Amino acid sequence: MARQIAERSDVVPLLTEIFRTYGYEGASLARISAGTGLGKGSLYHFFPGGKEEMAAAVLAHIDLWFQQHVYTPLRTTPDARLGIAHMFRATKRYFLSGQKVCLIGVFALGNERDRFAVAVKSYFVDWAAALRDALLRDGHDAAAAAALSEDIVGGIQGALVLARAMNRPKLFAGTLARLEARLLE
Amino acid sequence: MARQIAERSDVVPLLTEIFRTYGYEGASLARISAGTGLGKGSLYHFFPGGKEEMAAAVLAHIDLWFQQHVYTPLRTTPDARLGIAHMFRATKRYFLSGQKVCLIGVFALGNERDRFAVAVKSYFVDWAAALRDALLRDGHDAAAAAALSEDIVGGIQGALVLARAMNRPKLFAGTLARLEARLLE
DNA sequence: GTCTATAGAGTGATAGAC
DNA sequence: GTCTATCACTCTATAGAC
Repeated sequence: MARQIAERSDVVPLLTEIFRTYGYEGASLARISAGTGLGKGSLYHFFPGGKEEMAAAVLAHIDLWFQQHVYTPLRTTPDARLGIAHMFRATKRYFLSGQKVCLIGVFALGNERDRFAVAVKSYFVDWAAALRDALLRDGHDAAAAAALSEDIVGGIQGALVLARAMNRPKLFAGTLARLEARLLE
Repeated sequence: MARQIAERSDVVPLLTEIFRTYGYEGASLARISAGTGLGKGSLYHFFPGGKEEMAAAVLAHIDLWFQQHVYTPLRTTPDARLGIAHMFRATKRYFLSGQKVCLIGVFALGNERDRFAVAVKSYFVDWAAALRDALLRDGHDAAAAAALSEDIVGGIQGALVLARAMNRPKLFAGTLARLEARLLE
């Protein structure tokens, strides 16, 4: 019964993939145990709150990633257009060009939305707000920037739904390219 | 034990609401029994295949509704623009202006996509194809019609995700209005 | 001895099938 | 209603680091 390397932070990426693959209800502790290689004892040691705390840690991890790789570049890149281009590249990479779903989007459509209401809401609110700010700096007026930011953040989510439903991952990159091109109109 | 009103076709609308509210995994037989007022025996009488057959019946029912109220009008309304306008109205009504999610979209993002692959895929393929045909008749070239139809069908799905995640149902109608306005550009 | 990480048997509740 | 399987979770036991 040797002490293993595991820390909470080592487990979160594994949990992320499990929840993305099976959803919240579908991610049983048996599957989580198999997927992480940890027994229930270890899992409950790291996450005393059980599955709900595991999912909360995953949501926090996702939020951090988007803060660092999307929202902050959108707000701080001097050339707003470069920040937006960076967002599209990071988004395409994160969702593996449409092969991975957005866990927050999945939660938003299910009952998990209520359980994780703050995290689900702030993910989209923060993304749209950061993009709106970049669009304002790029010269759009307030109304256009607000509408365009919602269209783009929503368009990304919709493209993930369609790409997965139709089993056409390339649809995702195509949609993103058109969304980005609309900014040059 | 008197014979009740129920027929299979009476139960399907109730099942639809239950699956839309709780998702596939979250819709337990206990909840289905409570929501339909039918005992487990009756449910298995109507749906020998169990929960999977219930969900399949719901998907078929949704498909029929969209065939009648969306795809056929898109293809057969002489003035293509009127057919498209009819689609936006029907869509807004069906999703109660963003207060209801799209069950097929939920299934597409979850493991239900594989179990109900044909129904999930054809819902979106049929919708996009019918819209593309209407756009062609409205004078768009082939490439533009294909891209625009995907953008609109995906944009609707994304708007449902955002409206629910942000708890801003009105976002749905706003997005639909902008999607429709793009056709006049 | 104390603390942390581990494994897994065992709990009651509830699932879907019939 | 009855069935078995599985659910999230608890708890005991144990290992090694200090």
